[in-house]
Amino acid sequence: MVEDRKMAVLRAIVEDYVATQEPVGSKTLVERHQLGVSPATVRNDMAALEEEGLIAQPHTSAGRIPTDKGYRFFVDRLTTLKAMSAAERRAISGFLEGAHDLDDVVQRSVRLLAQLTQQVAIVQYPTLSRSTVRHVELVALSTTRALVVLILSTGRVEQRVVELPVEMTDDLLADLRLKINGAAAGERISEAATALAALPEKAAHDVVGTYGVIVASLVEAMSDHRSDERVVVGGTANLARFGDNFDSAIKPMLEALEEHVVLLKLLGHATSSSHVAVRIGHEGPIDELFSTSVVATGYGAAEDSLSALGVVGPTRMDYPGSMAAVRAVASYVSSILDEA
Amino acid sequence: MVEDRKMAVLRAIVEDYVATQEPVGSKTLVERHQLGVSPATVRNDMAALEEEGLIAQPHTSAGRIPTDKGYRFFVDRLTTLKAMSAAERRAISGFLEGAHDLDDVVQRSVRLLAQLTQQVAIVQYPTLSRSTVRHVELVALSTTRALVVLILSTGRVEQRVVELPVEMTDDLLADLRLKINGAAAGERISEAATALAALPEKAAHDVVGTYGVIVASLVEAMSDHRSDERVVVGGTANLARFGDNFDSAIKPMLEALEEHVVLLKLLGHATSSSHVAVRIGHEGPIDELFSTSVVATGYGAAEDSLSALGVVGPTRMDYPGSMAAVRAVASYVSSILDEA
DNA sequence: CTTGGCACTCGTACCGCAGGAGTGCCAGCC
DNA sequence: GGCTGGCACTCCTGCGGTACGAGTGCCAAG
Repeated sequence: MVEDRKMAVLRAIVEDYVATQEPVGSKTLVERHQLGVSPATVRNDMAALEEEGLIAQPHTSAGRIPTDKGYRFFVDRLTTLKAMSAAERRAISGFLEGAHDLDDVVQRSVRLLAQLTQQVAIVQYPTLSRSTVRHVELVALSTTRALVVLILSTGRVEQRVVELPVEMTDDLLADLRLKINGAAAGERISEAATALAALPEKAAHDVVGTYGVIVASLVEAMSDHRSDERVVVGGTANLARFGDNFDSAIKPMLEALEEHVVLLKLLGHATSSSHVAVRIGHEGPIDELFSTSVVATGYGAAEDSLSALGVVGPTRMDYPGSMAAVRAVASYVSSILDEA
Repeated sequence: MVEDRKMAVLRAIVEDYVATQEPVGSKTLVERHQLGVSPATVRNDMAALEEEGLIAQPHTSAGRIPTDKGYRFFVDRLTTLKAMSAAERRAISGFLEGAHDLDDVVQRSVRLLAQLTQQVAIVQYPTLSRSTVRHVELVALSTTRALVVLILSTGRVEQRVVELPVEMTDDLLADLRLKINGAAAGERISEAATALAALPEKAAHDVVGTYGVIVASLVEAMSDHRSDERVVVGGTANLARFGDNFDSAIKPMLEALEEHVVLLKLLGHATSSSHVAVRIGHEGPIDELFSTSVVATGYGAAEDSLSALGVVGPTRMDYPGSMAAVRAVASYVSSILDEA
């Protein structure tokens, strides 16, 4: 009973503070929410909440603001994921359907996420691990340079220019193309890499070097390293919502956005596509971003090919809305990748 | 004589203001620069410069700051392009040499430019116009969908997924691949497009539709539209240098950075690779960016395939340094594209 | 044409003060 | 035991007034 009201008070404080960005006092609280009790009672509850470390006051005679711990409690226990309205769902799927290649899907996702949440959105490129090799194309650029193009089932194309140790004939190239496609086409990436690695061993002495470098570049292209290290960011203009403290909030965020490695760290390891992870303030991996929260989730065609996407915003943000948007976008993107 | 000193004063004001970001007064001016005259004399010169609209004072009892017109004069008449030191040249070429594909070149260029100038860097993708078609690859994704891959001499790869109007056999695809490569391989883009456009006309009735959609997607991929509309931005963290007025300077810039179309407008039409264009404050195409300057230049393998790159910063910026860096990077990138 | 002197302007920092929001606590009431 | 009204207290915020100093413009002399 009493506990219930205390929770209602915490929820009200979080919601009001998120909306107004100002510390909220007992009087305004009872005015704006139907708590059915007097300000004095609310004050007692607030004192208890402060005792528990869920809220704090910036200075003695000010209202309360939620602490990181308070937001955590709010997210874990007081939030039910808002369902998206039918119109929103239609808008999302419509917007993403229009995409015609992988880059396009990723780019649209970021824009969409940024727009829906009015925050900075981050999308990691899908991992290649589950995708299969559609085709490998070799093109001679000169007698000692070749272009290796790897086409994957997801529609992703990786390319490498390879310097050859010895001169090469068109016949050899055609032969190699045949062998490589025979070994790799249709296979999952991991198996294709294994199959390819065996190729040079069977080759004639005079071409083993050529086989070697080309296969090596393919294997390298196949390794996830390139693709899922790539990250796309959108909605940077929403940094304006981070508040007025440029140095303490916006600047470190700008710096983080420059470094893709840092962004990947921020997104964290996606655990599953159904679970939306929330990292609040100091919980995150980067100390400078102590007033920044991350709402992220995994996405991908299958459980074993997860990438991550999410949004980044000030700790004072609309968690339920962001979580719903992140989850919705992730699920739509996943299903689109699944078709492809 | 007197004119010379006035110019020296203007130069000193610009340099000091850029360095300190504070209005500069007559006294500090004679202290920091060897002008050989008294503050009073400098004051007279300043009054004259203000009369001409080259400098202004933010309020009555403050030092002077350059106006846009003053910067313009400084750039046009008082600046000689700093040559880069040998070490800098080595660093630049070394950093860019390491790139192994077009995306990589572009990305390294932005980073480099941002680092050299400590500002926000923008690089437009090279136009395709001069490059030739290396190879076209068609891959069946299903009987009614095909992946069209266009490989250009620059190493750039464009891809499209095409929905086919009727089912297609592997034979037809092979035939089509042959015909297309016969018509387009080795040709410049513009000629390849023309040659390809003629193909469907010669096709048998039952496959004319298939020919049509595939050729259309190729022609579309060949048109510059896609590639040189792409823009890459780097060094966003340097927005911090824009000053403290978030709303009037940083926010509009963040918004501009979101929209690639706006960025292209900012870069402007590159005129030639040797000329570095400077747009100061209100001279630019976007009113909101009235306190922002752009230093840009064209680059590319040849005069007829120009794209643009440059940096964006507050009007109060180091023009000589930025201009030198922009020119140097442009020339190195051009030569690298030339080799490829 | 330059220079030193001088009066003047005006933005900034500092101070003190009143106002007000919000709290904590206590005594009374249901 | 929990809720409520009352009340004293704290302390942030805004405002006006003031002193200071940087910087200027002007003038008369060199």
